[in-house]
Amino acid sequence: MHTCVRALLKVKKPANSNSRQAAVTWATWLEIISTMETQVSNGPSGTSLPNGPVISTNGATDDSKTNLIVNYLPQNMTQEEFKSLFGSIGEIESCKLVRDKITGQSLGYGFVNYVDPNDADKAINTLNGLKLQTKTIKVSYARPSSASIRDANLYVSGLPKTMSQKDMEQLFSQYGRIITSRILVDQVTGISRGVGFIRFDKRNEAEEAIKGLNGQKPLGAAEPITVKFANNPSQKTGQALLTQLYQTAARRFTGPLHHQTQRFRLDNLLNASYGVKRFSPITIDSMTSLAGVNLTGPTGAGWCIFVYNLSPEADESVLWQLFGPFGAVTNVKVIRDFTTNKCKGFGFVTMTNYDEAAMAIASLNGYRLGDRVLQVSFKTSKQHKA
DNA sequence: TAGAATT
Repeated sequence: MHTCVRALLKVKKPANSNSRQAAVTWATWLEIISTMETQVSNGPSGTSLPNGPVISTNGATDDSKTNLIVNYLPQNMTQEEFKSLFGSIGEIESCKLVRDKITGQSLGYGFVNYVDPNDADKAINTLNGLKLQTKTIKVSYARPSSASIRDANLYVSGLPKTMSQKDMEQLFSQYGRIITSRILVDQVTGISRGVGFIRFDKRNEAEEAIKGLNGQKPLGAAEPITVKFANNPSQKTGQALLTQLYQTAARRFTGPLHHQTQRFRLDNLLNASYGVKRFSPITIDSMTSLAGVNLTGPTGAGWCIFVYNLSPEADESVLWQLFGPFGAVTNVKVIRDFTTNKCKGFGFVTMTNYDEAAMAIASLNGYRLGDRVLQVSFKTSKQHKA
């Protein structure tokens, strides 16, 4: 774990000397890292709360001074590392690394709610601008959650290459409060790629900006710009989800795709569930170790698949979305505790066709769903040790 | 013509 934390914390002084971050000394960083490693090796800190949550006069919890949103987190940062980093500042009331509901992958942001507003302020001053691997994290107060601030992100294309981020903000600021803006640049030359993002505070502000600016030429520009709502990266299409699952599966089974034989195996993975039958029994057998296993299927309904290590929050929709892309699914079931109604950690999926079921198993067995590794196999006639 | 910003 220490190695993990060290790996994440390739701490560098932010390049931007205007950042408040620049005032923090190396001694402070080393203290933070030291604290983190102590906490990690000691496990989670205590849960006693000397101060209760701040309660406003109308009875609602007011966390506007304690609750932070953290953006631009490294993709591979875990909840544990996230908590360690922010726990090094002060006592945390709650924190959450936000993950994709289906794939379990980090969405690159999270929330930290401190017990003490002073610690929230300290976290902003200390950790905003911290470089973790290739990312520079942003730490700021979370706005109160509401529907009006969702889906307020715009994708802008056709921008003049000479237009700066500041220019773009100036153009859009007439429609509302801008939360973030970004112009994408060529990684080698650093020249604008003519596309960017603008996130407004409110969705209706974003709508007005589309009405006012889509198809318009900025002052002095030769071409009109396109302004539309950005795709939501957490709402992946079935195809994108599949690609991600296959990439994970292919990496597990073949490692980096350097060899022709491995490329061929990936082709098999990709083609099979789109109905292009270039099915290789050897590939499947090597991945699922079916030899000698006593299967229950096919029953009248199809092939029954056992899925183990689901989270207590798992529901049927997760199973549909995990297995659906591989072919015909006729039934899914999450096994729940009778009293709590939480998932007991496993479920079943029935698929009509053997090859599609085998492909789903080959791809999803060992698949990491959040911080859990799924075990997926054909259901056997023997009672599973669970 | 594509970022991981509302639990």
